[in-house]
Amino acid sequence: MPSATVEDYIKQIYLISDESGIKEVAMGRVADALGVVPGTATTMVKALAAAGLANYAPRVGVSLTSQGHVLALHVLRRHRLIEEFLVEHLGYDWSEVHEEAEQLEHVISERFLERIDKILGHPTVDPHGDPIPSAIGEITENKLDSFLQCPLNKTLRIARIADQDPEFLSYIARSGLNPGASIEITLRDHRAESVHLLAGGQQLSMGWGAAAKILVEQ
Amino acid sequence: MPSATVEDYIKQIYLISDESGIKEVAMGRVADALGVVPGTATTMVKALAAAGLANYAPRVGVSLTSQGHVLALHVLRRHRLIEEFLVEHLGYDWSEVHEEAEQLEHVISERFLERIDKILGHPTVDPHGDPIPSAIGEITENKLDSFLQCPLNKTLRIARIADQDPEFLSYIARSGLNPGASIEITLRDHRAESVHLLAGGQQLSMGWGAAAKILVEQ
DNA sequence: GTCTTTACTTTGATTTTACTAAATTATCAT
DNA sequence: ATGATAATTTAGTAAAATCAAAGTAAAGAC
Repeated sequence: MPSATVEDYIKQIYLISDESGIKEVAMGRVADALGVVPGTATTMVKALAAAGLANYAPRVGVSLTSQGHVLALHVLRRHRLIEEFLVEHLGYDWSEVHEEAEQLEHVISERFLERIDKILGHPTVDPHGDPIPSAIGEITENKLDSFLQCPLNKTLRIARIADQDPEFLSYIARSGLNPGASIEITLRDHRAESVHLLAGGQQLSMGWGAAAKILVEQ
Repeated sequence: MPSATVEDYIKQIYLISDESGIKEVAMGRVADALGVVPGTATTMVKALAAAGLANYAPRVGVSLTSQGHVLALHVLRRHRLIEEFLVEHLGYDWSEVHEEAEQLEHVISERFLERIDKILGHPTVDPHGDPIPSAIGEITENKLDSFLQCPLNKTLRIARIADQDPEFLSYIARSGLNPGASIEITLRDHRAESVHLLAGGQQLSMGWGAAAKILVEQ
């Protein structure tokens, strides 16, 4: 059975690849994501390759094998179902569940997982709006526009916050931009690289970095 | 922060000492309880002593320092609250919660712990009838009679099953001897070392080893 | 009281995951 | 192309937790 560390590497490689759309993930990004020095990432990724979970090409990067891909989706399923459970049944705020899930995802049994899945009614997205892979390892990522692409002056629903940083999430939560909230983009200023919007009667603005992480629908 | 392994050693030393009433726990028992070879136990216990969690006397045994004692009760609190939660909120059977709690006890946050404690209404015993230490590290062990000491021909309530072995627990559960069940001891046969009893209209008998692990009250 | 058995400790090696620091390769600007 | 910069790999080391196997001490048998 893969260690918690191995699961973390695989999950992180999957997420980086998925987010960036790049198949071969550079070592530096892996090291950053896991908070280790680059040498450690190289060593571990070689071990992942030896275990059949990843393909490693020196000085190019790492990609997941189909086996690694399956594992990544299993870990993600555990992580996201746990997050949903913490919010729905333990009264956690959606912006504070990540750390707890990060730990729990490596120790819960299949029984625990299937039980909370059932109790939650087989949800398809977690509290951040991230899709939950199915038990058989399928994931449906809806193509969503971010604040940077969506139409102006139209009421939209926040569908997903594509970031796990607690600081950022708590800012988002304080601003009332929870998944599900209704908003309207009033202005995009290309020179200032800022987006202005209306949320819950409040006027807000944010830079492009932040705006790109908030995805909307409808 | 102590590793999961350290927590397991400390917990096990506490439990053995508590159960046997012996202060100095022999290395062999520690090794057995943790499923490691004796040499490993010696090494680890020395490390515990170096960390201020235990007192170690070569060829005599190990005992907990007050610091170790505090840690043991914290771990036990986590373990038992989790067990209670699994039964009350995730529909686990009381006989199958131990393994899951064994893993979860090392990763849940203080927030998680206090949240389930509150949801459960601050329970004082877990599904096996084992007492749950309080948040400040107090534990009240009720002195209970086992099947070997309790009065005969009197209706009694099962208060606690002092064993965590899944095989044994599932036998107990199948026999309807859950904590809370009413029973009556009809005969103790000293030559055969067996106990006969009535539980839910059924006649049962068991050997002294098993009988000693079932504690009753009233 | 010696001898054997049992319990325990020591030693040396291994695995996993990490680090630091030096060496190497690739990239990019000039 | 060349040299500087950035990214990556390699080499050597460490800590935690384990094992196997050899050595030592204590306890009980006769």
